[in-house]
Amino acid sequence: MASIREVAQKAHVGVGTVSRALNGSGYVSADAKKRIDQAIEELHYMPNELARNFYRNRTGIIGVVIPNLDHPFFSKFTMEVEMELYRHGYKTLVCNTIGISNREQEYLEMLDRSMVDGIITGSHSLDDSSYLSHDKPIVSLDHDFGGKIPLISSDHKKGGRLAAEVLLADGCKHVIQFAGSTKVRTPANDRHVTFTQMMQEHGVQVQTVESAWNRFTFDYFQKTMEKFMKKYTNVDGIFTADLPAICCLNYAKKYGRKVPEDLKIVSYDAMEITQITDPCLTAVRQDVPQLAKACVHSILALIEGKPVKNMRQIFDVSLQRGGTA
Amino acid sequence: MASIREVAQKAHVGVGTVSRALNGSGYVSADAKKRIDQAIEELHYMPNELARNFYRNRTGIIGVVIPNLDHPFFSKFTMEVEMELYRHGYKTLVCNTIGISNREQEYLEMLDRSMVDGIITGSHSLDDSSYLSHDKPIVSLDHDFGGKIPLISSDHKKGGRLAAEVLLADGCKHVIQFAGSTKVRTPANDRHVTFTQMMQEHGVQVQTVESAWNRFTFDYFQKTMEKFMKKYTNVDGIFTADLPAICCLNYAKKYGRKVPEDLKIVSYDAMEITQITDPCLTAVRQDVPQLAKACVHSILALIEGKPVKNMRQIFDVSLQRGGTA
DNA sequence: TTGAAAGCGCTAACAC
DNA sequence: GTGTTAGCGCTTTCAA
Repeated sequence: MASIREVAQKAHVGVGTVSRALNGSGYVSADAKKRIDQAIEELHYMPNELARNFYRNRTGIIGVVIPNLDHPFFSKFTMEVEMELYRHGYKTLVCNTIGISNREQEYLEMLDRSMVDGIITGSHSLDDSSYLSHDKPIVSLDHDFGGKIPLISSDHKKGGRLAAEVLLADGCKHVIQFAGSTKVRTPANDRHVTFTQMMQEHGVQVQTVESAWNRFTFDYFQKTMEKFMKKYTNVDGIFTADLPAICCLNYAKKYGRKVPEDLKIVSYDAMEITQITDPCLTAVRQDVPQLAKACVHSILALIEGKPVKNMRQIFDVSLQRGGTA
Repeated sequence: MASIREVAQKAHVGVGTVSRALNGSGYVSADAKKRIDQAIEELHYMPNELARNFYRNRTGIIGVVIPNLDHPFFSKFTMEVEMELYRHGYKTLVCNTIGISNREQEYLEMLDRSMVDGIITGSHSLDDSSYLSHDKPIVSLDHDFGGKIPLISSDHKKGGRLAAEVLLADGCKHVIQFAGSTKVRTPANDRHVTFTQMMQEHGVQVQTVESAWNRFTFDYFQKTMEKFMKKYTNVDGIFTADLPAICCLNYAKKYGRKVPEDLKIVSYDAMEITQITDPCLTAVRQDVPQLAKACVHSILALIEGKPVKNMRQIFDVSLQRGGTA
């Protein structure tokens, strides 16, 4: 690929003039411009972005760090992020951590290496300190770094409340909720806290089952669900994420438990996949496009040195009425 | 962030020595090494990858161009590609084209701008010439560029045959297949060609419905399916991709058509999502991890200037027995 | 309005 | 073994 110098030579001007013509910065006479354009044409010249980035010390690339792309929530989130970043002239580098903190660490270090201009992270298997020691732009989905890093999250407290209200209204007496790890107090876990509180306030028995979900396969979910469903046979209500919820529904069908008559299910996220079961799932919906847009706008604000208007953006959730509760 | 020069000064050595220590290239005395390590430690030095890449004229980034990340096949494919690239020290830049050829073109140009070292493309809305005029590494999923660009594909002919065999064995007399655009003769479309041939050979009526699917929402699929199902009421067999197949199944349930008694359905791809319907879908499975690995290995071979052992890698497909046919 | 030149941080060639 | 230096291709002073 030809360089700017070759273009300059061919057009009989200096490299500075070519650069100015290319970037529309500074004066270039119409005559020079014409010769330059022609030279570019003839040489099929294309500016080397690497050199440009090097000079500017930026790449126009944002890292999106998520646990697992092969999951309806994160693939949708990543898609929406990519679309919005693209609109603003940025590119998306995608990083599956599948729960491996090494991977998370390595992607984080790309910030220091100037490989990415910023990171949007929805994966949190590292200590907070690993993030807080960075001064480069980071935005967090669903993990609270104490106001030092912009937080974008759904109103998970309300999410837990909505789920609880549905199951309470249905008269459940013994409910079980399947959660990821709740060791870390993170906004996404608030739903389980609120859910538990509300259930207990109404004298309903709540069982919370935690599992570390890093790779999500139906097979694994199915087995896990079966195990607990067989253990707690008197359960009449379930609250969990979309995918395990679907497994519960399948389990119920397989073993002849009527949904919603004998068993009510409320799921969380309400991705498209909840529309294809029979009956459709009753679910608490997160507004993924909104979350994605907020992440993008916050990271761009940080990059451009603008103040982030709101360091804690919490988005509303809503109830999707299906046939399982 | 400190530069290599500052490290050199602090360690009382030249920048060359630091560089050699950093890269393990050339000789560095134990003494110098120690002082350098200490200086790096104190300065929190981290090599600027941008400068390094600039010098080497590479980024270690591969562009993955797909129609839509929010689709089970492509999100799984992209995930598998990312994992394999990561294993080989490469990063993944993801690009949703959602059928917009401008986007495809722009990502393609990143090759010329040296922003990516290579491109794996599963999206083909541009003319072949746009691809063939490039000399940089490109690998294609499911589009045949005539042997000039490595092709990775499933054995879609066999896929079409497997689907046909199932519906024939079930005694279907009037089948319909929903396809994307079949204007372009591309391996993925072979399944519909083979399917049609086999059906006709056995005197079965085949209807082929084409639609341009760029963004995939169940809502859209559902409406499209309903339209055609109502138009062709005597259809007793359906062959289409996973998502529209699920919509057909839902439609059938909604309108009381018994599956598989009155209506048989065979879907294509056999992603996890086909496991959660009731009954599970009978489907032709593509081996996505294999496809992804092959794409990665081919692109890396191209980048490293090694010969690509096989310019047309076709992977076997298999039948997943479900309850819909 | 323009060309020459400095320099972004790094690597590698080449003297010492 | 090690320091010096010349670029990599581009942008941006700065003097003309």
